[in-house]
Amino acid sequence: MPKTTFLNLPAKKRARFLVLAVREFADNDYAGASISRLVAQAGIAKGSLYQYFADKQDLFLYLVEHAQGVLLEDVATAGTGSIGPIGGILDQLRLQMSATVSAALRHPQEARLIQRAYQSPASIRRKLERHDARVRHDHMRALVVAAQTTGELAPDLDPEVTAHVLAAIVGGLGPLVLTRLGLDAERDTSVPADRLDPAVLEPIFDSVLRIVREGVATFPGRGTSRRRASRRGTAQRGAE
Amino acid sequence: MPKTTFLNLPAKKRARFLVLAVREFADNDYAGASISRLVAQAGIAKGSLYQYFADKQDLFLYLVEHAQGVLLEDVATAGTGSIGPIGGILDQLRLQMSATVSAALRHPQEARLIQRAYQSPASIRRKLERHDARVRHDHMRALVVAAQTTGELAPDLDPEVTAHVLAAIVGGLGPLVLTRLGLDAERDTSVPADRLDPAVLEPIFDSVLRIVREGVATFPGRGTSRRRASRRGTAQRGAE
Amino acid sequence: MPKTTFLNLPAKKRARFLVLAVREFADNDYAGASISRLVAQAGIAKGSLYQYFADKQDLFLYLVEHAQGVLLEDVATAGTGSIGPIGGILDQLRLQMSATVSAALRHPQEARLIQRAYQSPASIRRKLERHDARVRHDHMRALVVAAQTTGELAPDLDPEVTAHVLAAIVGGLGPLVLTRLGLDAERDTSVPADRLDPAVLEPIFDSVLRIVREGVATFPGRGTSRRRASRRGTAQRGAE
Amino acid sequence: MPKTTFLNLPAKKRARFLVLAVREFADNDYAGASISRLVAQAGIAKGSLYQYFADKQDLFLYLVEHAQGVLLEDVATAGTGSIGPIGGILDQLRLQMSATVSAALRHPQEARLIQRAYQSPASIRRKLERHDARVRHDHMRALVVAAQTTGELAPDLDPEVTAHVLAAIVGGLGPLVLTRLGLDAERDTSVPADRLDPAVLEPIFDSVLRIVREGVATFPGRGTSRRRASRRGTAQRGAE
DNA sequence: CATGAATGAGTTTTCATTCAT
DNA sequence: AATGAATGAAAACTCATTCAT
Repeated sequence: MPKTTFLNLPAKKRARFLVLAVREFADNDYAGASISRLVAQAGIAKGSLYQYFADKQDLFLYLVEHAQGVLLEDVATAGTGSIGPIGGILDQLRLQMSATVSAALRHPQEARLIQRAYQSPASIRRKLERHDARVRHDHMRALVVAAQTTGELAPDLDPEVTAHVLAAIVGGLGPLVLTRLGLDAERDTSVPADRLDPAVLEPIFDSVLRIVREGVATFPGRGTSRRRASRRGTAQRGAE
Repeated sequence: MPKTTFLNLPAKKRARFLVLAVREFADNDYAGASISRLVAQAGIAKGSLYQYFADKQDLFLYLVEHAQGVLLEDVATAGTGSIGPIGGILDQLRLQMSATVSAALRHPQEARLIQRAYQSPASIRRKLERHDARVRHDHMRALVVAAQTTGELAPDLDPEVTAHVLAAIVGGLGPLVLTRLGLDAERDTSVPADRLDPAVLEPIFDSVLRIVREGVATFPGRGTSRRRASRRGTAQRGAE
Repeated sequence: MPKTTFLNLPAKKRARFLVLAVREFADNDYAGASISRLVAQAGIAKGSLYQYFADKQDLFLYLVEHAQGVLLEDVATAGTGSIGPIGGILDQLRLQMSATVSAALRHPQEARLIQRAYQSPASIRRKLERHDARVRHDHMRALVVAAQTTGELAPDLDPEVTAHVLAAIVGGLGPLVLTRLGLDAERDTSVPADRLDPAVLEPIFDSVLRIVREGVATFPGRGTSRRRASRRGTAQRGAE
Repeated sequence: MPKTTFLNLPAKKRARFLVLAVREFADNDYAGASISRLVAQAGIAKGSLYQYFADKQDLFLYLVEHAQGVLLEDVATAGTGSIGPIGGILDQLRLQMSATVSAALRHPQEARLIQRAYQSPASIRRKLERHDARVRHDHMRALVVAAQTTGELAPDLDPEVTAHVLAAIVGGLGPLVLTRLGLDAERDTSVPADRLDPAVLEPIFDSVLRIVREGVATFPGRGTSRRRASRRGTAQRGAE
């Protein structure tokens, strides 16, 4: 939705502006982000910004889309070559986890900006067509259903709930890894790709996938019969 | 952190103010929330507010604490009587899920306000002493470790990762249930306790717990040996 | 429509502000009048103005009403004592002329402000309830009808048209007198009452009234019969 | 005062621009009229406009002149053929009334634009060389004097005052007719020539001229002696 | 202790105008 | 001659906060 004026801008100038704009809107909530401050930092005239974008909201919506693009691109390159053909749902999950973490570490500003989008005023949120939590959930749900068809996933699982659980697990992974790496989520600086040490990340992904696959319960206690019996009993109103 | 002036206020007046203040800060982001609008709605003098609270930030921090209190109280009463003594970790999880959902449905404003707290400017977030995501995580971690000690949870699980996974699952439950109930997350109106139909909620909780306990993989495929073998193999660049 | 804040202002401050505000809106058209300039001149904070009035339009509408009040008051005092009881329509006209001229000379700013009101954006004009050209016209029409009833005015006159003619004559008198006095309509300074020299004004009024009463046609040519015959003939496409 | 660039424009383009420019400046006061809006609507480059005109003021002054030209042209054609050679002053008045009304109905935008010219900031008004109220007055005055010479008008009339009265009557005729026709002065659409129904207009003009000629006073009361005697008496402080 | 007017820096946005292409 | 991006001053208006009453 930016005007053509913006799109015709020299790539360098446009890129520079985008970095600063993303920062402004990642560091402040929507109302708190200041056009005045932004243009001052970017060294462009206030009037110019309004020749690039219709208004503050237009700018914000574009920045969100832009950030999504940046992250997606990162996912695309990150995924390339890592796994052979298509892989099952667990491979997909690992891929997503990897992408999520990569995004959180390498593009923290963009990631935070997108977070903001979810909390922005309802009037704005409504215009974010690709309400991407929803999209992500639906995608995950499709994966689950497919995996149930191939027999990879237990057929008795509620697809909706399962998709939710998996999405929640993957989605929250960024902060976890940051903590593990001893980093502050606030840091503006992108973690360079080579610091995304597989030796650190892979075990985390393994652990998560292990839980996803087999659950948390102690192994021997998982006899078929006991499992069935205990299903609701264990957790429900102490009835047992 | 409110001044004593506020605490000495007639309970009625104080309560009324809190409702409106929570609404203002739940409906708008921190910068967008307006003291002027709030006092106008609440019908109190602007000067009075500044005799109750030091400044906008002080008010906000207090509202967050207040909202947490409201939700906790709800959890307390919700938990009462449902489960006997303490219960295992799965019982605890069910309890937390129940509480989370209850909070999201019965106190949507407060829930949204707390969400905002996480997205507020860094300067403010730093002052939220009980950075409650952290708290929740630590609490969950303690639960996990304890459960491993009692043998309820598999001992080979990484407590940190497990705690994260569980916290993420529980935390994201609110929206899921809202969707299931066909409700809009924006709705101001608290869903009355009696609409929290157990017949709807319990199956959801069951589904989640089933996954948590046993994982998502199809049962027969879970032979011990295969599981071990496939652990990293399946999802990891096939290299091994 | 000003807020009570404005009405509670010390009379002195309020009066001073009104003078400057009237000037700003008399010297500039609505869009050109500047709130910033006004508050700077008046030495009040910009925020204060917005505690007096809701917005620019609110201020303007109030100023128009205020100006009308000033002029009306002037009319009231000007009329006092000049004519005995009520008088016929011609007395009324003389009174109105006197009032109009007095207003134009003694309160030029207010008069110009009101002129502006007629030319302001339609959205604003619609809110000027007492669209006073209309009011004046209706008043005049009533006068005419009454005078026809008493036999003072010729019964064959179209009241509508007559009212229009009389209103136009009276309304345009201000500039005429200004010119006669050798004054510039732009002058901000109010002409003091004692410069409204009756020796200058009365002959003008007399002349006008003479025309109103008897018309412009040369006397001897006004034989009853000729008059009737010539009525349309003279002025209409030479048909005769 | 437009630059030659403008005059060299293809007639079609120029005409189209003028229509839109007149509309912009007729619908908004001078300060409120927007060059940006105008060029956007007209589909010309902003830079181009500044190659046609020196600045906003230059454009405005030209538009006023242009509008006057349009109206005059209309008068010229309207007058054609209606009256034989020259006619007396009353014929002239009728002609002027007809022209005025025609202008108001057929070129409302241009008429409104000219109205604005009178209310524009002093700095601009000063540059409107043909301050046409003045012009009209002087023209009318010449007419009056001439008519007095030919004996058509009473010789004792003050030419200045008479000219004023006549100009005021003619000038205000537009709105009167609009009202009579049940039209809104705001309407952009020009009333087509054939809706200027003579059957409606002529009686109005007749009524006006009747007043102008013979005055408003009831006939029998107009004996020569009484008239002289009452001249000042009637209208002046009831002294008689 | 309550009040609410005063404040001026702050906001987003539009403006007329310039000038390099 | 035409273009339209760049400009920054200026616009109307809101803000959190203070303070005299």
